[in-house]
Amino acid sequence: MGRAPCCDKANVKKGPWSPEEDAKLKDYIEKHGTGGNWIALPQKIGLKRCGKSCRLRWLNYLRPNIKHGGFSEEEDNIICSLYISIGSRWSIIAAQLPGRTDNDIKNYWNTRLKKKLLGRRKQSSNNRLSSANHQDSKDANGLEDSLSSSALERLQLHMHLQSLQNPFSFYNNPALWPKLHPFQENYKMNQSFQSFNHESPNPVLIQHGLPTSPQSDPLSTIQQDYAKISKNPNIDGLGKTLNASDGSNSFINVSNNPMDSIMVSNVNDDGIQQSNHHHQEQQVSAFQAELDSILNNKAAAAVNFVTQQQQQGDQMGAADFDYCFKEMNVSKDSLMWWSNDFDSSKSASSNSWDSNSVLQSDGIFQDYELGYNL
DNA sequence: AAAAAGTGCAACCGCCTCTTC
DNA sequence: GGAAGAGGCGGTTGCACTTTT
Repeated sequence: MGRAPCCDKANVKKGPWSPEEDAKLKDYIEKHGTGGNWIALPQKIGLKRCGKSCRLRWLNYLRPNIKHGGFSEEEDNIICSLYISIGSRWSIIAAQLPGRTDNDIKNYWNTRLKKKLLGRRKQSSNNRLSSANHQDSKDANGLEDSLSSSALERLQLHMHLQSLQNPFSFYNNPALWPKLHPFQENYKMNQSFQSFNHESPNPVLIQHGLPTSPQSDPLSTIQQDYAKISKNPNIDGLGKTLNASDGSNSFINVSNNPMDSIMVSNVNDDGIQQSNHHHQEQQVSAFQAELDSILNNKAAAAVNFVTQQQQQGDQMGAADFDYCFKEMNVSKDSLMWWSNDFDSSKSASSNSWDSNSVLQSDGIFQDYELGYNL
């Protein structure tokens, strides 16, 4: 048995609202309020509209102090930063911008802001790829096609925003970025890798009183989020702590920071959290698993993968490396375009960096900067 | 000048959560 | 505890308008 419709679809008018309808609705609500029942409201005032439609019309256009268009740069920045941190939760973003509606912000993001921020990056990226050999280009484009656009956008924007907010962060230092070949990495990089686990919290989130880390979320919220992720493959896992799907007490922190290592933790019977530290190879493979979970929306697969790595101990052999890519469902070659970009600005096995290397490095990171110069 | 393509945005749809009984 | 209804939300659609060819 299906749910009963909220209104009689056959006798309900659809499409644009006429000025008369607007006036009726506005007058009534200003005099009497909504009465706490949107479904009954159109009947009361003689409107042949669905109650939900009345609610939407009031909230988005008729209520006082609504602003339309003319987004300021500050608003752009807030929207951008919140989108990166919490994704497409338009109602939460709208709550931080007085006079703006979620629908307005959603439309603004989809039609303008997204293009404004990512448009030039994509073009530049395409130019670079076209100069590479044919096979590499094919692989790279294939990878981009396969990525969730939302997750990719957030990843790209996040990296760029981090670089602007913290010029000394990991993000401004390509030399510290993990390569995708774990065995080629200098073990010393571990220290640097660890350092960005403690990035300063997003100031926009602090300013707007929003959680700055997954740990600040109530457990119930986290579990609800994971339930959503489990049920809906289209929801990505950024900024979440995910429970293992095997019913054990293990959970995995999928950080807001896309470069954070994955921390596999376990809550013992006394409720004490125990976290396991992994050496560099594991962190890099964990990063790959996280990237997979972000880009391909396979959070549960990532949990299983990392848990498996944990169970297998610290041995990270070539078989595991291959397995990693197998789990990621992408070829090693298809990821090379990314690591090549890292390499182009990085001296071999160097663990130090200077501003010149950041400013002069070409490749993917510079593209983010180009894209962000509005 | 006209057709095609692109863009912006209001509104709808369907799913999920919350509340009430 | 669970069923039903209402509210809330994000994704998507359809159409008017603008720009390009």
